[in-house]
Amino acid sequence: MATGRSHRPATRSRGIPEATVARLPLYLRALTGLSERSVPTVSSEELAAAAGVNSAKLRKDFSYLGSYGTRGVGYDVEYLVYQISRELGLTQDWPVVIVGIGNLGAALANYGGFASRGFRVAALIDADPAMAGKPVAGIPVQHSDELEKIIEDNGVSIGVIATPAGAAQQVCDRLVAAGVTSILNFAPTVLSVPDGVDVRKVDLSIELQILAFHEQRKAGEEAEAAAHDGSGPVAATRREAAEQGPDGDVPAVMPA
Amino acid sequence: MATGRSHRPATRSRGIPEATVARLPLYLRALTGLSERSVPTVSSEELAAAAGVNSAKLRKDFSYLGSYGTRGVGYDVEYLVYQISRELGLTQDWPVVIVGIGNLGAALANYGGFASRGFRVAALIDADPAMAGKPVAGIPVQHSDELEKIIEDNGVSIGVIATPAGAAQQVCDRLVAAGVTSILNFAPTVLSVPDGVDVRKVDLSIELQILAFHEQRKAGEEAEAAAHDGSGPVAATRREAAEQGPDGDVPAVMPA
DNA sequence: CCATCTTTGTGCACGCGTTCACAAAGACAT
DNA sequence: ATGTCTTTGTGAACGCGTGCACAAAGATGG
Repeated sequence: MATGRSHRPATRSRGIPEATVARLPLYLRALTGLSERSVPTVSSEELAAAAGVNSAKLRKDFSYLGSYGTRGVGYDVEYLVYQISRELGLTQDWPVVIVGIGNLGAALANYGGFASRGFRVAALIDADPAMAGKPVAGIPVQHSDELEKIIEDNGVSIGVIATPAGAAQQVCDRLVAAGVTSILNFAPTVLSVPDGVDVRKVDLSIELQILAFHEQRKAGEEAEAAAHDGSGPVAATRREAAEQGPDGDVPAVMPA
Repeated sequence: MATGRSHRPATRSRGIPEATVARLPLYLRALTGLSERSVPTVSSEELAAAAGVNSAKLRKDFSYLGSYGTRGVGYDVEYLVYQISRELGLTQDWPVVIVGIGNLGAALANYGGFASRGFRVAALIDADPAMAGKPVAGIPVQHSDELEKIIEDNGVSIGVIATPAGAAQQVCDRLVAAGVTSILNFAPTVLSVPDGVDVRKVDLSIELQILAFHEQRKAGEEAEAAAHDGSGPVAATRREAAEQGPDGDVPAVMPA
């Protein structure tokens, strides 16, 4: 019944803050790197640097999982890898379906990062009959008609939507009806899902727009600075975004 | 000098909270949809529903941009589209380069959401000489050797990294040295960039791991409930993730 | 012109997340 | 065994973001 509740499942899960959960994969990746180089222990300072976060934050994050460090020494890499993996549920196997095998869907199917961490692509599904049977990343694409059967047969609880925006909600509804309770959505749409279903979205266009905002801001400040400096610090042809006074309330002429 | 400072440029930009900036693209998308259906005005309530957020939050967000609504009526759709576009810097043209034309890079090149919002793919760059000249999404791939020249000639300030993890930092360094000040990183690595450069990262594997965490939590709760209920509410074969007591401090046997 | 009704804009309180700073804990050398 | 040194784990303060609830503003009808 809840409409468009994107990530952040509101309730703090088992005492572990959502923000911490979001960082655990980051730590895990850094730790895996250390593990491969056979580093036995790390300090919070070192690991924090490798993961790109504050060391105090990292220690507090780990404190939610338990006391897994040794004072004066640091954390045992292998042990921590195991603990975080277990906490994230990566010690079990998660079958995943990808719906919508266009460019993006194919890229996802080929993405190595899945298999390496407990995720297994159980099926690729597309609405185009011409795609059916065609192998992508070594897996034959199946037609949408089979969606429900595939989900149930494989016990799939995580679905990835990589369809065009128009089809996303419909696909989402079918996935949920068939038993999927976690969805990763790449389509640029707000999905409505019932309570108890988690949705996370990845929107390339939105990320770029956020960057553009900051980029514009930088260009504006720089233009201001250059106004009484003379030498522009950055390359040749960059537009200056001149209009718009320093304060927000421009008398902008742009009627209805 | 700053290491791995991912998004959140710390300083609140021009008084607009970062959280608000991140939602503006969402509003813009919803508004664009309304605009195409020639809807003249929307209330905060309606628009909030379409964007999947709280209406109070939406109103507060808009209040940072100025007073663009009319009490008793709502917001003028076209006017708001313009204001948000301007605020995000989408009224100007942003040339973008994509580095690393594998599956993902190709998918990005083909992604329609870019062109529609002021972004223009200025060049596709790959390190593989065999790719050079090969057209992807109608644009010929260029070799990495040309990177600096391309950036400077086109005044590119936004770069997208879709290379393997191993190459990402090196590519990043070259982009920054050539004048790029905003980077969208798809490689699963923490990038180090100097101050003044913004990095946003998109990590498919991390999103899935976060979902897995919540999925595991749900399975655990459900198992607990089913323990004295008898009828599992969800489909047939789902693993139960039984071990692990209700409290965090498991005496787990997994030594160093 | 006045009353009513709708919807915005925002003051305020609350909760989450971050960061600082330090005491407690353990390793290690002597 | 004792002291020193390193590093963890956490109490406490702070700041940001969210959501409630309401007053102000304007439209609309009589």
